[in-house]
Amino acid sequence: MNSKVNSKRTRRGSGAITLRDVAKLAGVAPITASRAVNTPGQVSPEVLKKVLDAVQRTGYVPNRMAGGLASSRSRLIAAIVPSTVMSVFMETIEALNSTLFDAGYQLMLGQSGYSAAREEKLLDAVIGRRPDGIFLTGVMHSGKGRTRLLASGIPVVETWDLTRTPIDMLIGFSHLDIGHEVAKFLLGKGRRRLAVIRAEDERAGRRATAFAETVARGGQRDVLVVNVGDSRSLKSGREAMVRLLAQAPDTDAIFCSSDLLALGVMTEARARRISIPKQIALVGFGDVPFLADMVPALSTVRINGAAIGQQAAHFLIERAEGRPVSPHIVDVGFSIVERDTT
Amino acid sequence: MNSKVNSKRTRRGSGAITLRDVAKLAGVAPITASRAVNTPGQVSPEVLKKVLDAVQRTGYVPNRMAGGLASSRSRLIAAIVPSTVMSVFMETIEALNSTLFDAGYQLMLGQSGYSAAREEKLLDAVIGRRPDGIFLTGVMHSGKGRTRLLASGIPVVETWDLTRTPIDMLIGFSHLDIGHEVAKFLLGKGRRRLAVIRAEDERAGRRATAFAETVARGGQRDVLVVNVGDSRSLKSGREAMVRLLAQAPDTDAIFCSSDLLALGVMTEARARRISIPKQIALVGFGDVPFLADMVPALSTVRINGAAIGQQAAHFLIERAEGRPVSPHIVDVGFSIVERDTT
DNA sequence: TTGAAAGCGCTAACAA
DNA sequence: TTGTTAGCGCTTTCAA
Repeated sequence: MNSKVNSKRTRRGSGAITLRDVAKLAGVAPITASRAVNTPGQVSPEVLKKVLDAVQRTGYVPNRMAGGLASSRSRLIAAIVPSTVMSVFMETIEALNSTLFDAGYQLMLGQSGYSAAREEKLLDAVIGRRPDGIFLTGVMHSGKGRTRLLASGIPVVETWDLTRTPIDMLIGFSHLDIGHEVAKFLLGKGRRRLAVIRAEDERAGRRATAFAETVARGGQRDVLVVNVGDSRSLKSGREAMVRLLAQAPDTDAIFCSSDLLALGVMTEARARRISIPKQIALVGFGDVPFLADMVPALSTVRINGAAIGQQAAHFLIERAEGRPVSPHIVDVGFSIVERDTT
Repeated sequence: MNSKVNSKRTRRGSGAITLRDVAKLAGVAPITASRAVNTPGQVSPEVLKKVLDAVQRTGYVPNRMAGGLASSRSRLIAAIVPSTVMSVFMETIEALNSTLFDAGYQLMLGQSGYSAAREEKLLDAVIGRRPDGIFLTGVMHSGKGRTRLLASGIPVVETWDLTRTPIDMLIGFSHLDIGHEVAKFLLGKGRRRLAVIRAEDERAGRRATAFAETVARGGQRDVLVVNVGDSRSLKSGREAMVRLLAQAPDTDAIFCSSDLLALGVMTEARARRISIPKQIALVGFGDVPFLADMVPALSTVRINGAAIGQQAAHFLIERAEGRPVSPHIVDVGFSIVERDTT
């Protein structure tokens, strides 16, 4: 009677079918079963059949956590967005997710909620999962965040903006150029008393600044800038329009930092019987799909969000498979879509 | 010279800081460092300080894949949605995600893309990650899917619908009741020639059927049902309205299967100078936030999507921590929000 | 309160 | 082509 035998430590796992079970049933070594499942070309047809049979019979689903730990490749990509509801970024996320999925990757989604503290917590949580790549909406401004990301060694792609100092890869467009171009566009239409309605968003701020800069060289007066909190609310747009008209009733063109804000402006204008575009021309931002079919249809700045997502997925996959990516900065540009409101 | 020494197999991990490194630096055993990080109460103040110091100095971020493998708890929750762009489910997902995050869980997001084949692949991919819970939008009808989910042993919550045979937990509301109630509501307003515009969606179909049933007992004629493909497109609504008016120009009330479709109806009505609600009353579904502030404001069926997400998170967390959940079926109900279009 | 041993389920490295 | 061995980084179990 050996007490050691009786005191054997036992530990039950999840109780699920493992590769060992499959291998035993197929009469091969675990590693052979692994190869049959993952790289069928490396295994003889008979063995392949035996293993696949065993997989079928047992209902085996590989444990990717274990696989990831062993291979240091989680096949997980993390994406961080400010919000998911009525967000312009969702087209990008959808394209990203579906391209990744087809390549065998899963997406982890984190919401930073426009809060720096939360973003930092989120970053640690994300890095702890050891994803093979991290997708960021916008560029990471926080020094702490940059350091942490750099230290993690995980491939990162920043998006929806341009910077000279990306952490790693970058896919975006110039918000300054947008401001300039929209201003030129409206000046070209003969508008001289221009205004901006913008959300509390650093990128929207840059578009507004550039807009004002160009107008200063061709307008009749300075650009009136009205600030609002939430870019995803029609109501904010209505309220901003009320304030704007109180301050500058002769305004003849407005550039909004989102399509939804522009829709609010249209709503308020209609209530006051102000004609758009006759009295006031209106340009939005984002090209929310459904607004193209409204009457009047909104003129807006179109960003190819899906292209950003797809490109980001490709970059991240390349890097995850150990291939370098070059060039690693892509400017996808933008276009001004002219419809009825200008 | 022992050749065994020279032929030692080496395998490099990710190269990141591990708990061992931290423990060594702090002069304690790895398990002690683990306790200091995860259950600080179990460790003496001095040891705690030494370990936390080492964590700071090294920038250690725990590897949750390894932890998950060892403890059979991934602290990962998977959510499956049909789509993320302009989807009514995103409020639910946002609430789910943020409640989960505060409890230390991460969300994996999968898009089924309204395709059964993709959903099945997705299910396997998801189960392979060994999440501590799975969130489903809608109930799982596919027998294969149900079997796989059941076999996995992972807690599941189905949402946005009711059924007598849930896989596990369920948080939803009755689409039949909605159809009945909206019909009653419109009949109560004196409308007698009613119509439905509905997307190709099984749940929308059930609402339409119930609607027609109730109208059959109080209307002047059968409900005209117009089918459209995409519930997230204003354009579909406009086109449906055109067809509807061609077939039944005397229609005096329309129930749409989404707010966006209703917006399309409003757009087309305006173009034709049909007065809403004077000539035609209009009810949407979903209560997309911004439509409350349009003019005229859309009457609609409101679902508390955020409540569903939060409740689902709580259920899933309870089960992940090994506590039973009871009752495990919750009907969150709905409300008809009357605004200008009725 | 602390630690040693064992092992979660898989794959990299090497050998046959 | 197949198998052996070791170990990914952590936590459970047991013992002190």
